[in-house]
Amino acid sequence: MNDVKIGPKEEWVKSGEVRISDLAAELGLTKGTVSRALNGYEDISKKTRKRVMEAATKRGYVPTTQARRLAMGLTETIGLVLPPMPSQPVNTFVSEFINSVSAALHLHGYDLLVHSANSEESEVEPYRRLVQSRKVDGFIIFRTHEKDPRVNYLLNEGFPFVTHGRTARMAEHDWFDIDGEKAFRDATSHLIKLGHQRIGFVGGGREFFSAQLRLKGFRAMLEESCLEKVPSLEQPGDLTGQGGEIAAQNLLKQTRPPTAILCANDATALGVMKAARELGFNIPEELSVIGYDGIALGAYIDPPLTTLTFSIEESGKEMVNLLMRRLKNPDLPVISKLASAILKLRGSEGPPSSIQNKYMENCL
Amino acid sequence: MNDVKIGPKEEWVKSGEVRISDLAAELGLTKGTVSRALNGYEDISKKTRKRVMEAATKRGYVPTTQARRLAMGLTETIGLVLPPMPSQPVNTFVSEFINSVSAALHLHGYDLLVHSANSEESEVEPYRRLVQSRKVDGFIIFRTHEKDPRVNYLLNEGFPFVTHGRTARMAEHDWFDIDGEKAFRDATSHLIKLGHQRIGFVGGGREFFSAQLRLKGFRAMLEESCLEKVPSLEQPGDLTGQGGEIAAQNLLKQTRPPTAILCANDATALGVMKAARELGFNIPEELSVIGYDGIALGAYIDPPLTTLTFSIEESGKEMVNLLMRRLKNPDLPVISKLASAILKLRGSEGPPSSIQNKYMENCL
DNA sequence: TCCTTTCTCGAAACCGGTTTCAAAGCTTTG
DNA sequence: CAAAGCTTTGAAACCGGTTTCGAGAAAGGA
Repeated sequence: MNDVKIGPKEEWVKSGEVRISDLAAELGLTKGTVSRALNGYEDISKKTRKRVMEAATKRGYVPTTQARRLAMGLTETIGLVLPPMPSQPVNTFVSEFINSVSAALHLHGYDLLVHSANSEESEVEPYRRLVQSRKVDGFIIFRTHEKDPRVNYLLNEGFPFVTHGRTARMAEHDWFDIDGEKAFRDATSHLIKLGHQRIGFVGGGREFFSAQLRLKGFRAMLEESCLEKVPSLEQPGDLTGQGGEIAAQNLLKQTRPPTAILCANDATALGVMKAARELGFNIPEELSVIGYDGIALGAYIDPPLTTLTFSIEESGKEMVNLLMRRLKNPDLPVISKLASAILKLRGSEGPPSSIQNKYMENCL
Repeated sequence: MNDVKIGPKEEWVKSGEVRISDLAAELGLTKGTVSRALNGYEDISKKTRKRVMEAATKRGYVPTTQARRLAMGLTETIGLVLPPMPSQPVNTFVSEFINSVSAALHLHGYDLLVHSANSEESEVEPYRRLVQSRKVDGFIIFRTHEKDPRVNYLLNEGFPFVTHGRTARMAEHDWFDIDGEKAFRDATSHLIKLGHQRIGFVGGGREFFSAQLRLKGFRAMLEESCLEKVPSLEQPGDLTGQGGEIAAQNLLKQTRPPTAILCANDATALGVMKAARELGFNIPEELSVIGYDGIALGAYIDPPLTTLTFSIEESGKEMVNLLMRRLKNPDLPVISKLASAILKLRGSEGPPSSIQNKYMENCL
C-alpha cells in the first residue's frame, strides 16, 4: 500500500490512501470512535486516544476534506470573484489582495476559491452559481458600486460576505474600506499648501462608490480652502492609463490649464503623465501629479509618482477577520472598519511655477 | 420553504434549499431515479425525464457540489499556489494568469483553489497538504526552477500537474512555456542590427530555469554574431526593480559601459532605467533598454519600454487544456507546448550614439 | 397464449467522514 | 451486595449525492 523509495539523498514516502475505516479496522475500533479520538472529544480514554493518534501519524492518515465538509455541512471555502480583466489590466492590487486574503483564510482553515467573471453575463451570476451549488460559505467582494447588485443579491439571500468598499446599503453588511475621502482631502490640501490654485481631478469609473468618495474629498478640501470649484477641472476617468491620457488632454488644452492633477489611481496618473509630457508640460515644475494605490512601479518612473498608499495585506487580513466573525455568528450586529491611506511623497509634485496668490491659511 | 419577496421593481426568489430527496418525494420517485434522469442516463423514459427536469427547474434544484464530488471521487478543483509575494511587487502577470486559468477551468466545470505560500516553510509543503487532504485533482505550477522540488514531489506521487516553464525533468511532465531563449535571441539580434556591440544582460534569479534559458539565448546570438562574450556584462538580477538598479550600476560604472541592456523582466528594466537616469545616461540615445513581460504600464513611462510580450490568456488556456487532458487519461504520453514572445518596440531602444563598427552580416 | 427481450424504475450500497444514542464495563455509594 | 453513576465504546443514522443490480411491466416473437 505504501510506496517507499529511498534515493541516495532523499526519502520519499508516498502519502498512503488511508481511510478512516482502514485505521479503525487496524485498531479494532469503529469509525466513530476513531473520528472522535482524532477530533478531541472528551469521552475517549487517554489510552485509546494515544493509540489512535499514533496509528494515524504512522500511517499518514489525513481526513478527506470533501467527506468531512459534507458531514459537517459546510464548505470551509470563501469565494472571490474577479472582475472582468480588460477593465483592469494594470492591477497589481488584485494579486496582492488575493495573496493576503488567501493567507489569512488559511489561518482559519479556510480555502479560497477564485472565480473569474464573464463580462457577457450579469455581475451577480457567478455569485448565484456559487451560492446555489453550495461551493462557498461566504464571499469577499471588492470594488463595490454604490448600488451594488451583488450586495443586493447576497443580502436578500442572507448569505455571508464582506466588502472592500462601501455601498448604499453599508449599514446592512460588514465592510472594510480605505478612507478615500480623507486621502483626497489630504492630497488636495498638500497641493494647496504648495501654492496650487487650479487643481484638476481625474476620477475613476462613476460606477465605483470609492470614486465618488474621492471626488467628494477633493471638493470638500477645495471648498474648505475657499477655492472655486471649476467643473471643467473635474474629468471622468476609467482607472486605466488610456483614460488618464484622454482626461489629461481635456485638462491641459484648456486656456487656463490646472497646475496640478489628482488622479483616482496610479494607472490613471501614468496616463496623465504621458499626455502631459507629450503636450510639453514638465513634471513637477509645470504640472504636479498625484496618484492613488501606491503601486511599486511608481517609484521607478521619472519623476517617481507621488501617491496615496495603504496596506493591502492589512486589508485582506481585516476583511477575513470580519468574515470569520460573521460566519461564526450570523446574527451579530454589522461592523465595519475604515483604514487610512497615507500620502507617499515621491517627487511628481511640487510648487507651481508661478504662485499666483499666496496660500491663505484662513480663507474666511 | 421558498421565500419570495416582491418589491416595487425587483423580484427576488430565494434559492430554496431543495435536496434531491425532496424532489424525489415530490415526484414519487427515488433519489437514484431522479439523479439518473438529471444526468442523462438512457434508462429513463422520456416522460419521466421531462417530469423530473421540469420539477427541478421549477423548484430551483441545484445539486450540492460537495456531495456529488464525494460520491464521484473527485474534487473538480485545481490548485494554484502563489509564490511568496515580496519577491514580485510589480507583477501584473499573476492576476492576469489567475484570471485566465480560472476562466478556462470554468469551461470544464472545474474550480480554482488559490493557496498562498508561506515563506517560512518548504516550498512543497502547501502542495503536500493539498494532496493529502484531497482538496484538488491537479496543480498549475508556474515559475519553475531547474531542479524543482514541487515537480519532484508531484511526480513521485503520480499526481497530475502542468507547469508554466520547463524543468530538468521536463520529459516526465506536461509543460507550457514561452520560448525565452528565442525571445532573447531576437532581442539581442535586434540590438546588434541597430549597431550595438557591447550589450549588457541582467538576469533573473538563478533559481528560475527560464532565466537560464534567456541568458542562453543572449549568449547564443552574441556568438552567432561573432561578438565577444564579456563576463562583466552579464549581471545577476532578482526580477525586481531594485535588483535592476544594482545591476545597472555595476554595468554602467565600468570603464567601457554597455550601450544596451537586456533585462530578464520589465521590473528589472524599470530599475535599470532609473539607475541609468541617475547616472546621467539618456535613454535611448546613450543606452538602450529592453525588458521582458510586456506589462501594460511599460507603455506609459518615458521612454516607453520596449519589451518582449506574450499572451497570458493563451498561456492559461493552454495549460488548462494540457491538464484536463491529463486528468481524463493519466497514462497519455507527456506533451508540451512552446509559445513565442514577440518583441514589442516602444521606444526605449535605438542605435548607439557612436557606432564603432558597422554590423557585419556575415561574421565568418 | 406463452416465452423472451427490452424499458423503466426501485432498492440498496457506496463515497468518507461526523454525531447521536444506547449499551457495556467499572467504579461508587447506600 | 445491589443500585446508581461514570466512563468508554459500538452501532447506526446522517450529510446529499451517484451507481450497480435486479425486479416488474410492457413489448415483441413464436
